[in-house]
Amino acid sequence: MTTTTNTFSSLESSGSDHFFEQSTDFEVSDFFSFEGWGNEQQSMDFGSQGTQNYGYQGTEFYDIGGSSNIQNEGENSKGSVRNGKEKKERVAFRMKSEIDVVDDGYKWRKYGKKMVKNSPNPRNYYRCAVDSCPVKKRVERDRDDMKYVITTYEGNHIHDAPK
DNA sequence: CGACTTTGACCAGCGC
DNA sequence: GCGCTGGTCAAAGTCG
Repeated sequence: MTTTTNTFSSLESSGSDHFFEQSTDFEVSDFFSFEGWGNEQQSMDFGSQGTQNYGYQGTEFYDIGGSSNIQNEGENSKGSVRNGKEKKERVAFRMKSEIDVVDDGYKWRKYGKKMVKNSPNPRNYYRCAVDSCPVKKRVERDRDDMKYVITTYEGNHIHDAPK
């Protein structure tokens, strides 16, 4: 990897602990570096070994743990904002990628796939393969631009990255 | 042979 | 109350 020991320290805008916290060696840093998170400018810079063929760039970041919502374009989806309910931590990434699942250093086990109304593309559901780790992950292609992949993480890892 | 993926069914929440 | 939608389960299939 090149330059990247990222600190995800600015991800905690939803108030609770963010699951990247103890992962200073988080392996996603093989692919990305993050700069200026939590400021108004949320920029990522991709590109090092392993993914150069996929051209990660122009990635956007959404914090949907709070009030914002990744799916504001399709407001008829009911699962969007649930007020009054306990909110889990959710962080979504939108990245330009030809592959659906970006190896972020954790091991994921797929447990479901679903066609969603707002998108012509299926949504895939993954769970952390580590026993009793509650983290889930949702992966779907951007409806407007199929070159982009939206990955939503939910929950906190109870362990370090296995790799 | 074990681990993981696939896929349809099932369930619960929400809007009408 | 009903129907729609998203999320999860679990059996069967596939791969290494």
